This record gives sequence, C-alpha cells and structure tokens, in this order.
Amino acid sequence: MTESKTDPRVLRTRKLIMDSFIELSGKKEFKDITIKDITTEAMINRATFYYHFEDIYDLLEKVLSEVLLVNLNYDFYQNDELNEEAFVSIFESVTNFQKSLSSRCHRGYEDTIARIIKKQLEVIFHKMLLKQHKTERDEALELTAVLLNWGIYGASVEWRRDSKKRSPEQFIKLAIPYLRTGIDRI
Amino acid sequence: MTESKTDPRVLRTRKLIMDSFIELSGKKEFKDITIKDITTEAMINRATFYYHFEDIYDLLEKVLSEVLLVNLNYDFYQNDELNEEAFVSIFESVTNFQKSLSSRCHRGYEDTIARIIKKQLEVIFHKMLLKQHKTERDEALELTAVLLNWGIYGASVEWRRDSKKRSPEQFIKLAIPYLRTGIDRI
DNA sequence: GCGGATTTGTCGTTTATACAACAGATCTAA
DNA sequence: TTAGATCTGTTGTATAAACGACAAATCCGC
Repeated sequence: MTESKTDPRVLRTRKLIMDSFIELSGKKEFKDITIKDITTEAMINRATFYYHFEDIYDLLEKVLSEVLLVNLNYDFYQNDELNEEAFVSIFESVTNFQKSLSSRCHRGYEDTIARIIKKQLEVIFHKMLLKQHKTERDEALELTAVLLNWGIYGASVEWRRDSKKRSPEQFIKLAIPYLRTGIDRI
Repeated sequence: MTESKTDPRVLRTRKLIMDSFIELSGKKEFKDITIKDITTEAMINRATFYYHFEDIYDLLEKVLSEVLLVNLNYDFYQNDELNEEAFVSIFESVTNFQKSLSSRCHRGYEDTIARIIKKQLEVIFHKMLLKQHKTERDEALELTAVLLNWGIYGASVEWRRDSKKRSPEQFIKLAIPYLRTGIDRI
C-alpha cells in the first residue's frame, strides 16, 4: 500500500476551518454564517476553503461527524463501561448537539444531521460492545449497536418534545432500565 | 509611503507559534521547551520557525512585548480611568507575568524580561495619560509615564520579595496612595 | 572524560495557500 | 420591480511553508 501521508498544512488548515465554524456556531445561527466569516476567523483565504470543502453543508457534515465522534469517544474513555453514567453522559452529548445545531439549520438539514448522528452513534456503540464482549459473535454486536443507537437517538428526539418537563439527565435515567433490558435479551 | 501589507500566512503562522509557546509555558518550564515542542503544538514545520524568529529567545521577547501589551491594553479599555481598580488590575497583570515567566528563564534572562516589561508599561502609561490629560504638555506626560512605570514595576519586584505575606491586590492597594500623591505633584 | 542521542540552525526543492479578478446567485431596501 | 450590495464558486499566478538532509552544538548516562 502506498501510504502517502497528507501534508501537515492540509491538516492544520482543515482544523482551523472546523474550529472556526464551531466557534461561530456558538455565536450565530447556522444560516447566518458565511464562508467569509469562517475564513476570516480561521485566518485563511476564502479560496482555500473551496480547496478543502465543497460548500458550507459539506463542512457541516464533516464537523458533525468528526466532532461528535471525538466527543463521544472522549466520554467512553472517561467511563469505559456501559453503565448508567456512560448512558447519561452519551445522551447529554447527543442532546447538546440537538440543542445547539439542529435548530440552526434550514432547508430540511435536520434530516442530514440526524443521519450523521445516528451513523456515528452506531460506530461508537459497536466499538464499545466489542470491548466489553470480546467473545461474542460480531454480527450480534453490530445488531445490538444498531438498536442502542436507535434507542438513544430516539430518546433524544423524544426528549426534545418533552424538554420543558425534564433535564436530559432525568429523562435518560427513566429510560435506562428499558434499554438495559433490551441489551440483556440479545 | 509604500504600505505593503504582510502576507496573512505570516500573521497566522506567527500567531500559531506564539499561542503555542504561551500554551506550553503553562505546562513546562521555559528551559525545557524546545523549538520542536513549539512547532509540533503549532502544527508547523520546524524550519518555518526560523523563517520568523531568530531563536527561542527572540520568540520570548516578542511574546512578552505583544502579549503583555495586549493584556494591559485590554485592562485599560476595561477600566478606562487611572483609578484604583486600574492600578490593581495592571499590577496583577505584571505580577502574573513575573510569576509565570521570569522564574522559568536561565542565563540571566530575567533582566531581558524586566527590560521588556518596563518598556511596555511606559508605552501603556503614556497612552493612558494622553487620554486623560489631553491639554498637558507631552513632555510632562512622558516623564509621568516613566515614573509610573518604575513605580509599578518596582512594586512588582518588591512584591516578589514580600509575596509570602500579601496577595498582589493587597500589596498594591497599600502602595496606591503613595503613587497617587506622586502623580498629583507633577 | 567518552559516545550516543537529542537539539539547533541552514539550504534547495516541492507544494499548499494567498491574491485578485471574474460571472452568476441571492439578498435588501426604495 | 429594480438597483446596489453582498455572497458564492472558479481561475491563473506569486509566495510562504513543508520536506528532508545536513553539520554543528548541546545534553546525558556511563
């Protein structure tokens, strides 16, 4: 395999762009963020943006994938076990994302975001299960991951409907017994 | 005048290097920080470092000048007036610098640091006095700036000797009446 | 002290980024 | 609706930064 590693300038520039986008997302709505805003914050030329990303939606997708993945991974390494705390913390990550980003997008981009989050959750749960159940058949673990994924994600959607009443923590703690039952059955 | 503005890549790279150096200064002693450490943190090539700075001492000088200047400027725009709070806050900036940097340097670099801090303080005080006393003769203001500068800087040196007994805030509050008297006389 | 390892500082070549100019799209106020 | 302004996406050319190799200096355990 020809392992031609990518130029450090590329990695640096992508990081600068993504970090700037995340930074700006905390200040403005997604629809109000322009490419110029991002590139100014990142201290790079606007043309360089297009060297790395198709458009702002492409950037959004990649940021969601990478950042959510990193955040969740971090939570896993913190908790390391599929216990109640792990669930609560993962659920809080997801609901934070829901809160901070999905409301910012127009043109039905909520669907795209949902797709990305679910896909990442699946990867994460799969990894986690592999660590805990090294002996099991992989197929079973994959299936479990899918279920957990939908469980957590569905819960976050429900939570948004319910959000006036309960904090994410309270909400997921109610749901955990059911989720755990589901896992035990597989 | 031919105002050839500097390439944005240069500004960005310098900022990355300086920020990384500051970041690392919080984790290691100055003498243990290598160029490689800095460039790795900054995500730039080691050779690029030498494009912008002579060596690590050159970097230190420039960081001290710029960062201290920026910090102090920020305090001024916060306070805007040469009152007690302004003095306390400036003094805290300076003593923080003393604490966090001068102890890290070997080879008598404390003297260099002292020189830089004093020079910057002088600039700052002069600016500030100009704002408050637009009518006065500039020469008088410059002189006052020099005196204030030595007053504050000397106080910070004294504070270091005294530091087991009083916080920077307590210390400078004791000294303020004398400083103010000094100003009023000019 | 010695010897291996790390760090420093420099150089020529390759490549990613800046620039600035452009047409077309989208927004906004009159 | 129209006109002015802003934003988008693309291009050819100039330049900062990456690479990697190098000798010299410095560090550090023996």
